[in-house]
Amino acid sequence: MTDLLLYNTLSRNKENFKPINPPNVGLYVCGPTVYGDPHLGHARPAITFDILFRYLKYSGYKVRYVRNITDVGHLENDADSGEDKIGKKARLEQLEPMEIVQYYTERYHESMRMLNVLSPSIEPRASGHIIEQIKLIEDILKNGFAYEVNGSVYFDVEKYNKKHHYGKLSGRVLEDLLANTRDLEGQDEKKNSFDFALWKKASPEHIMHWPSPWSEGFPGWHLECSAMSAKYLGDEFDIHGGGMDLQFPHHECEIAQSTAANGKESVHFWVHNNMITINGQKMGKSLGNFITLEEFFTGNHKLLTQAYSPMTVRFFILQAHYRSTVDFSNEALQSAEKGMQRLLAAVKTIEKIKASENSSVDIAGLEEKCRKAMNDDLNTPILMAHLFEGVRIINCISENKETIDKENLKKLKTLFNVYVFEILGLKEEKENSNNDTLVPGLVNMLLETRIKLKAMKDYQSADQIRDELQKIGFIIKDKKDGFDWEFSGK
RNA sequence: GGUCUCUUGGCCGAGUGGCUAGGCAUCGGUCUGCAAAACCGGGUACGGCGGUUCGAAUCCGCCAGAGACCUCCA
Repeated sequence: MTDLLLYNTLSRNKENFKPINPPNVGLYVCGPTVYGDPHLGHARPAITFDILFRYLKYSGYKVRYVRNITDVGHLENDADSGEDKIGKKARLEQLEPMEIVQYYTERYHESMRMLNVLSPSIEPRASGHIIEQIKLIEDILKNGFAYEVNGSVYFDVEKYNKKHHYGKLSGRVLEDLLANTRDLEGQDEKKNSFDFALWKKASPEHIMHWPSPWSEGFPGWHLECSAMSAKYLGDEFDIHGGGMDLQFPHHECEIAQSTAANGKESVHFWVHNNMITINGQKMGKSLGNFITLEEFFTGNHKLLTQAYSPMTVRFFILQAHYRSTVDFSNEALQSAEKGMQRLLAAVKTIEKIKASENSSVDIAGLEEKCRKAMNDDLNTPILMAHLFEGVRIINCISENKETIDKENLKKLKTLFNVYVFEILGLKEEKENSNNDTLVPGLVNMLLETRIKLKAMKDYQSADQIRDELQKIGFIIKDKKDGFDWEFSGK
């Protein structure tokens, strides 16, 4: 359907993407742990895989996109004394854990909606799949790759590694892991420090727990993704995505779990997005240097000199390739904002273009370039460079420096609709409220009057009209044969 | 300490063994009553030192700097 090349972390190479059962594609992405407000870091994978989702659909695939909500807290560290993340937050705020989950899930959804991130096909919750996770543990136990100690179940990494390759995704070597593991409390239950929990017996103060064959407890950190991806996409599926920081140990453990349970690997393509940095350092919860999405949208943060709209944030993220880090700065955001406005202004200009008999521009060639950019591992920065070439073409035609015929004009319109809106997922943000006809009517009337004043050389009055309109946020552009205007929204 | 990655012009950010990435900013020009917008054009690069090559920012080595993972993290 396409010649899409996708970088596979497993092979560290771009590979030709071929689904297992075309035209169907199974895509699983690690979603958020809902215990805090979504920040810029959450926007990166959401947007990255939104682009993949959109592009696959545009390419004719039938995609089932599963993105989980982690609402069963994970341990805070690799120790028995570790506390459930969500449980901790709940106690601090004197709320039921599920109240926290509900609240932050909604916050996440709201931010994603504003960023124009499409909803996944299925958004399963870990807490709703305890039975599936227990079943998976039983399978792993049955195959001999796990052991039970005092009501907890651990994955036997050493034994697994004898038959399979633990570390194949992240490039780890088991001996190195052993040599470099820190001494942490409560490791004594495990045979080896690198073994990981599949089921943990809950301590009395642990709020979130479920019954199981081994103890009243909760599932291990990596289990939910293995269980839920298998449930909705099958034991073997096409693409698993997530942030680069999840490569190890999370995704490595997922591979081990699925392989241990089914005897075969489940994921064909592992796709990882890079991090967003701030002053060259990873923006992250644990570093306390994150900026929430709401703070971006309102400008209410000490590092922000202004508010940035959701589409500006989206455009900013897409200006970098998903496998590169992207460094946050006000300057970068502002240039993204201006660039995007220019792009969207050109889209509007297309509607005003009139076709000629002949065409001096090559739209088919431009379309080809755009397609190639996306096929080359979703290279959105290159795609955007080509779209700006299109912007130049549109503006030239508009100024009669180039001409376009009817057929090419149609192609041009389709090109921009497809790539700007359908694939990049940008959208017009201007709020026209319910004054869709009233305001333009009034503005047009004022500007018609201004033309007459200009013709009478009453420039003082003409300028007054323009100045007043500009004051309330209109951008006035005089043309040879009239005028043009838009509302800046500020 | 182990594993790995990165270092591009004022800022952001692509890319390739020889051919303009692009955006923002800046400068010059066209247009305009003046602006704005738009368009055209110009300047500014490939961390340092060696090596391979007819030719390297692109391949190799060394050095310097930055970062990621090894612990929950997108």
